[in-house]
Amino acid sequence: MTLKTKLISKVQRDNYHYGNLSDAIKELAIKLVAEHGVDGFSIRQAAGMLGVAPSAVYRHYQDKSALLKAICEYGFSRLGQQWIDLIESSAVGTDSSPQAISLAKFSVGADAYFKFATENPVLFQLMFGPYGTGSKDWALFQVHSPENPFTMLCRALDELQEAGVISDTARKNAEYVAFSMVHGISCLAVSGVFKGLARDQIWEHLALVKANLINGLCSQK
Amino acid sequence: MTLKTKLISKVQRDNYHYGNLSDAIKELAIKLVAEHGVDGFSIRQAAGMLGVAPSAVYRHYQDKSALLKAICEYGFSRLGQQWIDLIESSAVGTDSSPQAISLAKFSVGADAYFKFATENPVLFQLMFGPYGTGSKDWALFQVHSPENPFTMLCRALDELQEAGVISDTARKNAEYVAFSMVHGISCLAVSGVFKGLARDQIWEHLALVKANLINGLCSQK
DNA sequence: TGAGTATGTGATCAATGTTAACATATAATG
DNA sequence: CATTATATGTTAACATTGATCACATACTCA
Repeated sequence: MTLKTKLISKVQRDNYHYGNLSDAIKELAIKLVAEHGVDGFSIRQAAGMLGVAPSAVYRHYQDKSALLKAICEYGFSRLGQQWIDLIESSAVGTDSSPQAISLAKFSVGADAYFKFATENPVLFQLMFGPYGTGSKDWALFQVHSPENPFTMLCRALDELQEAGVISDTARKNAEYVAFSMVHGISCLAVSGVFKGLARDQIWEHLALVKANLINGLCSQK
Repeated sequence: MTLKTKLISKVQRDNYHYGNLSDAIKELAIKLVAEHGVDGFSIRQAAGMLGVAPSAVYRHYQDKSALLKAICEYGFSRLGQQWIDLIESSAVGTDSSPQAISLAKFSVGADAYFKFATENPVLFQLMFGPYGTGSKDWALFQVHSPENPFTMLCRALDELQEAGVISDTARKNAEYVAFSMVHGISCLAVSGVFKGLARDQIWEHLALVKANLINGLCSQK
C-alpha cells in the first residue's frame, strides 16, 4: 500500500518538485469544490490527483480554511473581471445619450453579477460564507479595491447620478439598496429556491427586479 | 478507556433508553451549530454531551445531512412563526386605514425576516445552503405551506393590492422582487459584508431598502 | 563548491462519519 | 403472565480526513 502510493507518485511525476503546486492545488480545488461542493472537497484527494503527498499542500496553505479563503479571493477577482468584461463586450456604446449609457452600464453590471452567481453557485455561496466575507480578517469590502464588485456598483450609481437619471438624495445610500436587490435575487437563484423554473423565467425575474429598483430610485426627488 | 466510557455513560444517565433522543439531539445540534458553525459541529461530540453513544444518533437520523436538514426545517418553521408573532405583537391595529395597515403588515413582515436572519446567522445560511433549499428533495418553496415565509410575503403583497396601495400590474410577479430585496439585505447582513457597521445603521439600510421597494411598486401604474 | 532555503515525502496522530453485531428495554401478543 | 417482536442504545471496528513531525531532495546564491 505504501509502496503502491510511492509507485503511483513516481509514475505521475518524475520531478521531485512539482513546479507550481500552490497554483495547481488552488486551481484543482476550485474545480473540485465547484463540482462536488465544499463539503465534498478534501485536501488528501486533491493532493492525490496531483500525485503529491497531502502534507505538501501545507507548505503553501496553512490549513484547509486558508485554501478555501484563497478560492474566495479568486472568486471575487473573477467576478470583478467579468463585470468589467461584460460591460466592455456588450455594446454599451457612445452612440446613445448619457442617461441611456449609464442605465445600460448599471443593467449590464447587474447581469454580470447574476450571471456569475448562477454559473458558479457553489463558489458564490462560498464567497459569502464563513471562509469568505464571514472570515474574521476579511477586508475586501472595507477596502475599496477596484476589483470589488461593491465598488463597481457604487461607480455605476455615481454615473446614474451624474447623468441625472437619479437625484442626489436617491443616490445617498443607494448602494446598499441596489446591492441588496442584485445580491438577493442572485442568492435566491443559487440557493435552489427557484428550482423548477426555467432559466428564461429566472432572467425575467431579474429584469423585473432591476426595473423596480430603477423605478424606485428614479421616482425619488 | 472502554471501561471509562462505560462508566461515564452510566453516571450521566441511569436509564438505558434516553427518553426522546431524536428531539434532544436535534435541539442540541441547533444550539451547537449556531454557536460553532456548521463545520464545527460533530455528531460524536453532540452524542458525547448527551452521554450517548455516537451510533445511537443513527437510529433517528440516517446520516449527518439528514440531521442538518431537520435543523433547516426547524429554522423555516420558526421563521414563519416569528413572522406571524411579530405582526400580531406589534400594534398593526384596526385604528388605521386599510392602506396603512397593509403597508405596516408588509413592513413588519420584512422586519421579522431580517431580524430572524441577523439573530440566527448560521442557521439562516444553513437554511438556504446545500442541506436546506439546495437539497435535492426540498419542497418547502414549491408547496405553499402556511409556514412558508414566501407564502406569507405573497399574502402581504395581496393585501397591498386589495387595499389599492399597489396596482394590479405591480402586483404581478412582485413577490420575487420583494423577496429578493428582503432576502438580499438579510444575506448581506449575515454574510459579514456589513462588518463594522453598527446595528442601527444596518437597520437604517433595511428601512431604505423597504422604502425603495415600496416606492418602486407604488410608482407602477 | 557549499551552505541555506524552499519544497516534497513518509509516518503518524487524533477526530470524524458510518456500519455491523450485540444488548436491553418497551410494546404487543398469545 | 410469559413470550416474542420491535425500538432503542452500546461496543467495536473501519476508512477517511486534517494536521504535524522528522527527514529527504532540489534549487538559490554567495
